[in-house]
Amino acid sequence: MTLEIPEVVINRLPVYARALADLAARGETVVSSQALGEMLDVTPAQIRKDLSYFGRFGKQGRGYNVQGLLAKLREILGIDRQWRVCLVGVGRLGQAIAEYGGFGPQGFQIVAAFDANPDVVGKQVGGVTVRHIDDLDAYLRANRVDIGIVAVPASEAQSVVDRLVNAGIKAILNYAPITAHVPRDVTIRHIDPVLAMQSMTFYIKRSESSGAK
Amino acid sequence: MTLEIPEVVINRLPVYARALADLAARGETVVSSQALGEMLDVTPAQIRKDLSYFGRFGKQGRGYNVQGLLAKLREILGIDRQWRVCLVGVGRLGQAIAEYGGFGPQGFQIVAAFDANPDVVGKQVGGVTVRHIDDLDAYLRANRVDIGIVAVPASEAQSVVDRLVNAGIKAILNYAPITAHVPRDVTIRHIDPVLAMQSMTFYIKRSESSGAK
DNA sequence: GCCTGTGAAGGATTTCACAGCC
DNA sequence: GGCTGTGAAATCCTTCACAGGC
Repeated sequence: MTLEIPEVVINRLPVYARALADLAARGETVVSSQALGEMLDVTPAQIRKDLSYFGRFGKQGRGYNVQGLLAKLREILGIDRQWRVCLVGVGRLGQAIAEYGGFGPQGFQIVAAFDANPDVVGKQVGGVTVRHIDDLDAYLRANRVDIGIVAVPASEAQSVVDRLVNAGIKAILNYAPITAHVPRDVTIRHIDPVLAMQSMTFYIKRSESSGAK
Repeated sequence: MTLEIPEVVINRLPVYARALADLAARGETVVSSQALGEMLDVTPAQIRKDLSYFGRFGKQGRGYNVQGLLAKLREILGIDRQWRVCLVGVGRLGQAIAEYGGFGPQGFQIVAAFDANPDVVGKQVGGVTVRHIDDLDAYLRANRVDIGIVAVPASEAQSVVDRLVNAGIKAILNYAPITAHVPRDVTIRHIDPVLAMQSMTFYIKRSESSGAK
């Protein structure tokens, strides 16, 4: 029905949306694929092609209406609403996530947090009281949660992912350094700064050996 | 000379290396591309093809020697050595990064941290004393730093990136929610949980509208 | 018999290039 | 004249499939 939209395209849309929000904040009202492409190091053709999967949003000779396109993208992505997020793992990393102020303004509300450590359970982090991990399933049965954030040690991560999946959660943001398995109808994204650095070193090494300054 | 290796391939190698380290820790001595692929949700052919860019590491009929392949990958990626990292931005996020214990064991040593806020300058985080951002250039001139981590507010991020680039840094890990520009000989990776979530909502939305249970 | 390494085929994604519209 | 939307071409990446070695 919906002709299949490449995942790479979906992954770029939030980047476009962010740039458009920026332009809007700066008072810009129109932008061309050329100009947007320069902001984002993306070719204009790519932007136009990506958008063409969803409709025709531009005007020839003019470009795109910033507010209009932003609204469209927000709707397409579903970021025009509030999403309920739960956090599993409230160690150092989990606490930083809970207290990171960047999710709320984007519509991602952390509604619950869980941990196994009794020293942490009952504490207040980022506006919620930490519950015991044993209450996870009951909580998810009783409350709508759209996205799970996993911030537990690697050894626990797959089993936490499994519990989230079994409770019907369809989107998981995993900070644990493992490749977690999920069924095909569940979306998972991995945040792993170590992997990111480990791929960069390949290029540093190379630049040192060849054209070192 | 070195025939061009696709960046996607380079990005997968650290994942392979992590899985191999896992296998080694569990005492496994050999692994087939089949078995490794199952661990990582990757096709065996893809693993073999990826590795074939760098050499012939396996034995027909047997598979790969876990320790041997791991050592090779570590050498290829350059993660067999220590890398010197500096952190710019020691707000909440920056502090969490400085105190995150996951970098050191992987060979990424944070050797300096910088911030503009006088309340933070002089404080001790993650084993280093925070310096004033005005000392960044002098520090980079006097000390080898391989990788810069940017954890400043969006509004400051591009200018910090520029300063790192001008000081000759060839790899940047950017946590700020912007698309930063770098010259082609500089590698940059973006860590942005919000973008990750914003692409997942597209799929949640879809799964809700279609086969919702 | 099992599994690698790899050309060749297939598929996916990006870029080109231009008709059409403002 | 400037810029979108889009088929077609080009490029890039993945998968197939099998020869060859263990």
